[in-house]
Amino acid sequence: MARPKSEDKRDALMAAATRVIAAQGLSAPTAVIAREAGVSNGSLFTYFETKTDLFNQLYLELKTGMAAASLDGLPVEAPLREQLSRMWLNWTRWATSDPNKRRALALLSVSDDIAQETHAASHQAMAGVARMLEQARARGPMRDTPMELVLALMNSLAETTMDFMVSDPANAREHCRTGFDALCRMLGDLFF
Amino acid sequence: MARPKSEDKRDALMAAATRVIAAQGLSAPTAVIAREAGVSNGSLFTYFETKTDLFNQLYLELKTGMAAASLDGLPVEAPLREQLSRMWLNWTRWATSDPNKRRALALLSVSDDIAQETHAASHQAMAGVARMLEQARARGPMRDTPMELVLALMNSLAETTMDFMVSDPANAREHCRTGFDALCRMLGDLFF
Amino acid sequence: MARPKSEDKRDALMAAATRVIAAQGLSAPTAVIAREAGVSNGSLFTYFETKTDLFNQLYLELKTGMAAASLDGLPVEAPLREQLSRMWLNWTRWATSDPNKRRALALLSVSDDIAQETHAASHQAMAGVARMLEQARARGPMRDTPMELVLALMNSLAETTMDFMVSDPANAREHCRTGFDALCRMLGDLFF
Amino acid sequence: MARPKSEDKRDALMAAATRVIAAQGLSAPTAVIAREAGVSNGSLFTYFETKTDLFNQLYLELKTGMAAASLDGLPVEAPLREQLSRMWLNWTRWATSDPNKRRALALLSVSDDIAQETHAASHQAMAGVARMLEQARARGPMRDTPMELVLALMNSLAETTMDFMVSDPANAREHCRTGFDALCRMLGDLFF
DNA sequence: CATGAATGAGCGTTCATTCAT
DNA sequence: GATGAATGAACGCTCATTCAT
Repeated sequence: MARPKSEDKRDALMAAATRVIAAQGLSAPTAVIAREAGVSNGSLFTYFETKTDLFNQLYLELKTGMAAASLDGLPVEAPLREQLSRMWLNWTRWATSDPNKRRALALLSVSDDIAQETHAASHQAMAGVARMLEQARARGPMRDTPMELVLALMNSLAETTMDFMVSDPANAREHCRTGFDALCRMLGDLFF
Repeated sequence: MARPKSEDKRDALMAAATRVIAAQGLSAPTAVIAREAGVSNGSLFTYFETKTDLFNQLYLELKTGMAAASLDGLPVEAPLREQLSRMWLNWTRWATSDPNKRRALALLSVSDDIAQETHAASHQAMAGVARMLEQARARGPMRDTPMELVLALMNSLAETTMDFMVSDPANAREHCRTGFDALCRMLGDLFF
Repeated sequence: MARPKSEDKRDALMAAATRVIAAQGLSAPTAVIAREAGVSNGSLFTYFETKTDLFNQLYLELKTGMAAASLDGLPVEAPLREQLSRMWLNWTRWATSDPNKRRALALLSVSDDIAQETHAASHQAMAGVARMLEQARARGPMRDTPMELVLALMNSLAETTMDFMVSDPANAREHCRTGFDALCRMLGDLFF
Repeated sequence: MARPKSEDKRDALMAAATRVIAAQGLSAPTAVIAREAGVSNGSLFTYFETKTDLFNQLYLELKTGMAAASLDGLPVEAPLREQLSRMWLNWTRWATSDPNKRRALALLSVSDDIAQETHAASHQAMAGVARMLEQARARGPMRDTPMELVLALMNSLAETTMDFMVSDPANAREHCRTGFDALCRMLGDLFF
């Protein structure tokens, strides 16, 4: 009960939900998600109490995955700017390498039924990213701005950048750079 | 013509939709919107062919209103930076003075059933804003970036700023300024 | 009130109803019938109290028209068989010359909302036809069968014949003759 | 497989549909049919994709049942006329023993939403009847008439006969005989 | 009387969730 | 635990009829 038998099925449901939500939006029937996962519609509810529960878990998992990917292989010894650049690259690569994940995440982000606690937990997941950002702005013009806001602003730049990368893949690399430079200027790039 | 279609009723429906969508999301029943507008559920469909049609018209109206508000009373003779500042102030004031409009607009923006043409028309509505932005980046570091992307990046900063202003009204003024400064730096504020 | 202003409009509504019912069936909206008649939807109800009322009046008018057409130009002095033949010709010609009328009549005939009295009145309208039939069977094998049944049997043969004439116009003439001969044999053609 | 789709429930729905359609016509709500079948309104749609689908299946089942009943216990060795007589008896008995079936079938027959393919399949179902009729007319006056037309004419006589039997049960037997004799004469009874 | 907007009951269908197997 | 049929509330939309203009 506490831990259902098959971790595989749970994962299959998560993956299916990602695909289906990306394709059909949040109003996609649970039955479709279950079918896509190769599981009966009833079984979905042994892994997730409600549709909302599924959404919350998925949101958190996607966000956590995104954060982890962003921090992957960071050159901890290198200068901050280089680390930041690598993070940005990781981040946008995560988005473009599986656009479904990104689209699902975007939809879930604005959904009413992501609980407050889930949002809070997702901030936790971004702690690593936040820490980097912290350093980058430390002596710059945003040094007195609440971290939350800085993070949100960066996030919004990243989102927009990724949107353009996904919808115009031919110039993805350029858009990526444009976004990063914009971020750096926003943070006052003379100072890090 | 007997009992002409009342502009009042249409407006009441639009206003009701704004309120109800802000409160309940896009899945709000048309019947609730109609009731909130003081109109029978059937009547909604004499003013809007379908729920989707209502959404599209509402989206456009909100966006147009937002754009118009942003440009209101712009000091055309003043230096560019001042104009930009005023625009930002207008914009964020629009959002905070009626948070329902902003929330409804945010939800509609990501909805699947806003037609391509509606999105196109909404870009038209933002033309005035775009023109200003055009000048601001003209000699700056984003001079070679596609205008669409610049606009989108600005937009995302604005959205995020407004989110914080709405959810933390005590510091709204400060958040507003923070966002504007971030925008200016992004555009390379040495150049305008 | 008793007699509405414009006989023209009433006729236009009847004609429109015939066309629309033929095309869309009895569930066709009254609004469509009104539009097709070039009349406002509200006006329909000044000419007919309810949709059912319209149906009843239309049914009667079509049936009456059909009966009248069947008897048109009958050679009263000629032998019975010739008269019968002419009637059959008239009848089927009526059906094929305006298939909408026939289809509408067919649909109305089986509709639940044709009142008993309307059916009774329609029998009245067929009195002329019935009289002819009366003579034709007088000395034949159906002489003891209730007239109602004989009439109904003839009617059913006519309906079927007309169906085939309408749907296979190339052989209409032949189908017409086939039907007539079948009728004559049924009545015992040796006897008239 | 958990709780397999129950044939019983499907049958109950069919039977309920027959009753309800006979009583209220084709516009009878699916919810009423479901309730009458002792099933939730949603369940109807696990057995039939749409109301139209239900109609098509019901039409076919009724028609098939009617055809089967008509051919039941035919004295294959007896003279043709006797076989025909038995068929007619079977047929009309089917109609009178369950008038709901007949009325539902009559309504469905003229409904727009019986698919072409369904009509085709129903002809298949009548193949046995058609074969008998084939022989009966083989050397008679209708020998050159398209079989389809002959079948339709016979059918129309049968329908009319059954109408009278149902609405005037006291004389049902006599009406039945009247109809049969009429059929025989139409086919040229001297020849079989 | 003509018009067409207003009304609201009603319908087919969907879908999250439950439960019998 | 897995399955998928069962449930029934809910929703978008239609349309006969009414009524303000």
